[in-house]
Amino acid sequence: MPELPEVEVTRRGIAAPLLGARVLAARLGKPLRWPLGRPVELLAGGTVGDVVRRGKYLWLPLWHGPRAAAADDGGLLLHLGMSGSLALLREAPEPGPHDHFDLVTDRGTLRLNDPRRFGAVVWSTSMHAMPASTLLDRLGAEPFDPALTPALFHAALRRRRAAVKAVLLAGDVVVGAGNIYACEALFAAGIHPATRADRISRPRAARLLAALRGTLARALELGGSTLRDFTDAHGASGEFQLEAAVYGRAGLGCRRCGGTVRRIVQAQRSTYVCPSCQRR
DNA sequence: AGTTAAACCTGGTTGC
DNA sequence: TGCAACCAGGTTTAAC
Repeated sequence: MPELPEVEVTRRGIAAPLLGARVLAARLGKPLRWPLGRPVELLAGGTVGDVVRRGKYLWLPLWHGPRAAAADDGGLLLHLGMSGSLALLREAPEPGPHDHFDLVTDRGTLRLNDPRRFGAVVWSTSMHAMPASTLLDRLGAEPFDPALTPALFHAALRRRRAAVKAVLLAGDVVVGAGNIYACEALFAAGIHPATRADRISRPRAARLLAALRGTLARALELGGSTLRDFTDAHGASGEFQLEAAVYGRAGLGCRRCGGTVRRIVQAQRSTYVCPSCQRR
């Protein structure tokens, strides 16, 4: 589920309330993608720092004891996988069958619900140390980073022969777009998803980057997309899916030209495309 | 080296 | 109604 907008919406819902919160206890449910990597009891006594996002990951710093000294300092790298969501609960009910991680603090319980369990909660001593760095180091640029210029974006695309949709999904050129926003950004840019990345001209690359930024920004305004599972930290659903131009609209009319939106499959994933609005 | 399948899970929807 | 097949927001890992 969660692509960059959903993860960022989640971050915005938990960062301020949890800043400086004291961890009272923590518990794990069923196994997630990877083991926590540290006895869960050792999280108690920690103080939560500023939650930051990198790609679709959240980094939740924890420090123990005096700020400068503690050898126990580190944090949690969180990922919501396909079906995860985080809730910050004032009073947490008994965990349900899909509640796989609780961080109980004096400001409420941060609870991860994830039916499919593709999500992750992993301890690391820092974002830049293993195991977090193993996951984060391979990520591409943040989409809103001004350092990601159209020229750099175009140069990166030129190094790739794969379909542009697959390159967006891979996240090693630019992070943040998953299946929904990759489809939507390509539609907004008028580029067919099957176009080889290295065949995209400089002006079209610039257009794609702008479209990606616009799409992600609009989704942020709408609280992300809720297809099934996603809710923000307060339990609210996103609304972007209601104004998606192509995603999930196979067989329906294109909102721009009235033609029929098609579903094709690329890299085992559904791609939605308007063949008349999107050209190779 | 770069691209593409397989794998990890659960549950909802579709079709026979 | 039952059951099999297919589909779903992701991404690491293994295999061409």
